[in-house]
Amino acid sequence: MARMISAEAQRPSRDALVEAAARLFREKGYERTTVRDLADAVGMQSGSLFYHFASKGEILYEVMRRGIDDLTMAVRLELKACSSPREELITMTRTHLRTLLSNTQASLASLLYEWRSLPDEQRDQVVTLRDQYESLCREVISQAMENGVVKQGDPRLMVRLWLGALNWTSQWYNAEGSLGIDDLAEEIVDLILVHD
Amino acid sequence: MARMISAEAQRPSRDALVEAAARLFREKGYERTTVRDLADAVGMQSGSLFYHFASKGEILYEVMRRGIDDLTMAVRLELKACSSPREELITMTRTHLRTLLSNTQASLASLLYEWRSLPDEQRDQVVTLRDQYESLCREVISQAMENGVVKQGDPRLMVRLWLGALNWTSQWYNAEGSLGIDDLAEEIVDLILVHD
DNA sequence: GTCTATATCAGGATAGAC
DNA sequence: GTCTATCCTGATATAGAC
Repeated sequence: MARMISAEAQRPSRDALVEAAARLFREKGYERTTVRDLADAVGMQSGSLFYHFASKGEILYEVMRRGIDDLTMAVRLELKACSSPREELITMTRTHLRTLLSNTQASLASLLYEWRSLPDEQRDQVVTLRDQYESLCREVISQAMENGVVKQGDPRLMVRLWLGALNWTSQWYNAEGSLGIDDLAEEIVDLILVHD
Repeated sequence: MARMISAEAQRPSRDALVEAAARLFREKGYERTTVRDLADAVGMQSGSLFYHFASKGEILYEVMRRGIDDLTMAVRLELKACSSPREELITMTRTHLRTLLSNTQASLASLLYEWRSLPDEQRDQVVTLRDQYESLCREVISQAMENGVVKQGDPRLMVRLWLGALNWTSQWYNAEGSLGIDDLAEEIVDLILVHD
């Protein structure tokens, strides 16, 4: 039981597949990634995928479900160690950016751009998870507003603007550049959230 | 020459095709829209498309090129009538949101999510146009910073956060809701840009 | 649980008549 | 400039052996 990164059951091939899929979906997009690409990435033949997943669409669903799940848990965990509203804002922002921009956790990117490819039922489930995450973040922002750390306004709108600003970083952030993710998080909080 | 909405040459079938494509690409995504879908939407047979465009990819390129072009021109035009930095910020935001969220101008949505489907060369061209648009907006924000209307900070970062916040509205804005686009624009500017 | 082989089909694109 | 007919490739998914 020790040394599990994620809270998933241990099914190595399946897990490797989901991770490879997350990366490939981010690089090429879901539709342009073939089941052969996925199989190649884990050293399998394409037919063998379908022992683990009933369809390609199910792989996408699993990628998204894990992505949002891991993010939510990571943020919840990190928030526990915070002792001020501003620290909460920075921590939350940093965790979101790290998860979104890290190469090992590419799942979130699919979430942003590929949701139209999900069947209705699974899309609804993902939307529910996404809404729960948004609520968690909104709570933190609401608290910070009550403490005068964030400018007064509609927290429902504020959290969406903040999320949009963060998610858009996937379009322009350059890991080779001089700006580190943690510094970026702090700058973002100071620029658009904190009220001085 | 009178009554041209856009500055394009008049090729009715071609134009109708681009407009239908913009809408379908937004609804279903580029890869999931077939050339038969496109043909149906304008009452043609699929073979006839290829008289107007060499490939499906060229239609996507044209959708994007027009989208960013029209947006840039619209913003430039509207800015001329402004008489204060804050008014410029609101006008720019309003024009961006209107263009992004209007049903008749669906082109921008493709720009956000489908750029991976473009061939390299055309992607470069679109990126250039997008950078020009970003520069235009950055100028306005820089000016507003110099005037103390926007909080001091890196305008390059600020414009990207602002763009992200705006573009993300396409994921949640509901035209049937009580919040109009113009009111939304004003709220956004006051929440994340204006420094009071 | 993975392999090989293959069924099946959808979608982009072309040819040639009108 | 549009239609009909069709080619052809590539992709998902299945069957059955090992």
